[in-house]
Amino acid sequence: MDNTKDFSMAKVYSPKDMEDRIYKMWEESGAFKPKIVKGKKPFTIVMPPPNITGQLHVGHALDEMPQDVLIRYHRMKGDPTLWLPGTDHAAIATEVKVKDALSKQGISKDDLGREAFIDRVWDWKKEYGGRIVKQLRKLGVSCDWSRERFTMDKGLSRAVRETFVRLYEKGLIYQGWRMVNWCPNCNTSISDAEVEYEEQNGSFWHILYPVKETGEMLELATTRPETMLGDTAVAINADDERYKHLIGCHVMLPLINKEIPIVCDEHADMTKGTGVVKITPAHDPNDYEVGKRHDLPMVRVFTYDGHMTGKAEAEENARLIKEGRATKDEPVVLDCGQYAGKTTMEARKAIAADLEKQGLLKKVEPLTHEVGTCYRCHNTIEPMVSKQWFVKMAPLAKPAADAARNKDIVFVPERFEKTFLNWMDNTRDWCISRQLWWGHRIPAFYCDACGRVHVSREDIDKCPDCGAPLRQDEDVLDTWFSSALWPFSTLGWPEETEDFKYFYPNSVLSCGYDIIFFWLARMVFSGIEQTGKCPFPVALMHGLVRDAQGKKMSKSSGNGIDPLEVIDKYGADALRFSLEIGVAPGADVRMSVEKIETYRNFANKIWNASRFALMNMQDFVPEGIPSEDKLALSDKWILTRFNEQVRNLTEKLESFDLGMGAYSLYDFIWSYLCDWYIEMAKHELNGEDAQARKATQEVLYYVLTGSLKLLHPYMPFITEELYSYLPGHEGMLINASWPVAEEKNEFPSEADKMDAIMDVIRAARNLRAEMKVAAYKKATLIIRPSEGMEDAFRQSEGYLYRLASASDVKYLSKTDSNPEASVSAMAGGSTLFIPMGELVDVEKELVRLAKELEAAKAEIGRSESKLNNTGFIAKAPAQLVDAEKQKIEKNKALLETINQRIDELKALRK
RNA sequence: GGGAGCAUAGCUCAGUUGGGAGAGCACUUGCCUUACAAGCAAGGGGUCACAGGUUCGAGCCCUGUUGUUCCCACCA
Repeated sequence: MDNTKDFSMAKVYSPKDMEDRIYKMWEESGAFKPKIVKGKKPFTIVMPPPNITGQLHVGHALDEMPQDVLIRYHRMKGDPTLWLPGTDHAAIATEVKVKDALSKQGISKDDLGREAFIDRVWDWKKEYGGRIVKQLRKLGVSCDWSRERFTMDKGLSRAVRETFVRLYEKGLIYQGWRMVNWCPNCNTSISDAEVEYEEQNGSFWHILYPVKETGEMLELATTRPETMLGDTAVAINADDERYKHLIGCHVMLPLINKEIPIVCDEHADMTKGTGVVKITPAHDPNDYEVGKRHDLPMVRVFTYDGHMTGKAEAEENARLIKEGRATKDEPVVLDCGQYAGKTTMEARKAIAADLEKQGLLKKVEPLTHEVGTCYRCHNTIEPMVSKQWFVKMAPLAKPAADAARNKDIVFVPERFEKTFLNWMDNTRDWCISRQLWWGHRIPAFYCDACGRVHVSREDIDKCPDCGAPLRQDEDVLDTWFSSALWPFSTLGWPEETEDFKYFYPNSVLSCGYDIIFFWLARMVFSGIEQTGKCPFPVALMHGLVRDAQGKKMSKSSGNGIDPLEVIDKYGADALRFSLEIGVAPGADVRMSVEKIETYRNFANKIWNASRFALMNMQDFVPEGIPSEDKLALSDKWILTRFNEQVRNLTEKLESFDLGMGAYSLYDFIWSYLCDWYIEMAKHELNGEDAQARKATQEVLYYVLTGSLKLLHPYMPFITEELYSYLPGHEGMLINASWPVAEEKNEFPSEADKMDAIMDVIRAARNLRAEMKVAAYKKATLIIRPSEGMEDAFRQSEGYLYRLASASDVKYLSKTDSNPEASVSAMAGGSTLFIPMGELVDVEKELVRLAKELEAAKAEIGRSESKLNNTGFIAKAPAQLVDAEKQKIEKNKALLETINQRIDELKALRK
């Protein structure tokens, strides 16, 4: 029968032709929209929103994978399933991007003014903001695009404002002059979480400050001499014998010859440097604390854009003080005179040079130290005292930490709970104001007439107290303030919408461990505070993508793999599978083209297995698996093993062990289904027995279809495509159901018999290979079946002919032997002889058997020593003890067989 | 300084409550066997970092050591 007639399916799988078409079909068919069933528990994930400035990189792919696998699995299971996508406005990142684009046209932010600039950003967003979501589709993400959200949507902005006002009213948001991390390049404050420390080479400058009262020179060391003009004290430790006599004295600050006190403070560490510390309360976090303890004045010497302050800034500051508009918390601004207008780096050099001229620079030591940098632009952070808005963390962190301790939120893997708690238990107040224009503007309104501040849900322009005009705070909120609300703001909160009531709390939150502090932690405390519920019960963490050398992938180091290129060349399925298979939860993933190639090959394997099945199904109409008596041994075997696979994978998905799930599925499809079952099925499919052929077609159809379904969450495109080729699926999508292990397909004892026969086939192949029998040469197989196996062998002769190159199969009874020139092997209790005529080298065969004999003896020895161990007998589970006893029996029988065989060969030699 | 991870085959990594060490790639040998050479078959290769301990039994649990990576804090 020529099954290939009129059948066309490419010999090689080529994803490029089908992925976009399939994705479009999914989207148009509404496959990704949840089918809401009241009373049925939904499965919900909100997608970590990529920045609108984003370009798809392989990190996104890793981020989406676990989510899509879980979402597709639950959808197939029949849960009302929602995966909600969206994007983040990314305040700093976007503003910087648009600013740069404008500056290429010679336009500055200030030229445009606030409103025009924001319009430009919206224009930019319209043009480029959709790029990332288009690219995400290439990965095959099955999210509900009809519910796509953006952090600056009307609804989400309202949620942000509502949250701000509520927190303010509860006293959990406050405004004040505090030490913050300032990025002079982005010209804004940033939060503690946004500072990255980098090791840099610097210098340790030893400077001499003259003591006014004694005339001696006090030596101190600093890494930032440019801050010295802002010094308002010098600190020593009260217990430091070297300086005890200076308590109560003063030093004259060099260069500006200003008298400042010597104070005693624990911050001065006797073991570090010279034990003397200069105190610059306006520009150093520690000094700020010292300043507060000793009520020292604060002197600011840097502008917000990283230059030394001058006359203009000092005068403006003096005016504010005079008008009573500056508070006590506010630093005084110094006119740095000859240094004014210099950048901090220029000032450092100039100040050092001037000190040296005056003989006050004692020495300069090289030093490497950790310097705080901006996570966006990597410029050095200048600590500055400035007026900002803060979220009071302690009252919010406590319930969030409790949620983790009570397991209201569970981390996968567990260890990240510690990371989370470590942060929650030690967090400092969150600086949420940013000196930017792009973002959610802080809803605080100032009345210059009466001096009051009004925080309001609605925009207001007249002071409710005195009727004078109001001006709104110029700053916007940290972009993470809005993303912290993502699990519920996207569902319509603060409205009690149907979506919010149904899909909140979410089921799982999945993100990289690198944003636990930025995002996950803030969602947890925001969710608890605003909705009274933990936003999700499970936090599934994944790692980072690294290159083949283990380095973090990034554009700047040029080791990045472009997912779009990879998808174009190997297909999204191969990329997806390579990011998931064998990866333990939370572990980093190494990525290489070779790895992707491997899983492209896997896709090709499935493609061809399906092609083979279809070639043999030209005349096939599925009617269900026939009764047991019509099934071949191999059919029963694969059905049984398939059931095991269904149970195994389902369990792995339920426990979020996606990597192991993929691993076992890969093995099942490649080894069990392709290498064994399909090879064996060829016997029935090509045979004369129409009934057997039909039965095998049914089984192959069933198992292949089921395998495609199991694989679908990981490799959605190819499985959808192949599913549609298989008969009976016209107009259907593969996601209609998830396979279940059916008890009627379970044949454990037959499956074991099949395994025993497979052992014999392997043994036959092995003997032939060892004896270097040419592949084309067939040989008689003589089998001495173990107890109860003869029928199984007789039923399976077809497999022996096909898979073990048998020309004939003969049987021996239990007591018979085969003394002719043959090689033998013992497999699964049965013995196999292959007569090889003159080909057999009896001496060589004796050597080989001697080795097997030794192995069997060693096995017996092992088991015996275990059984001789009284502890083992007494304490090990009975079934293990029994198993050892059985092993001894088996190996003793084997030993006997081998000895017998050796004797026969020796007799033959004579 | 505090915390966490990792150390298993040449390479990259799995190893699910402790009960005979696995995969992919690479390597060796033989095969274009009518689905697939992006393939098939057979094979070689590991003192599970080291030292103790618990246990009848440890890659797995405990303690310590070494190496390595990361996070947090500090560094005047």
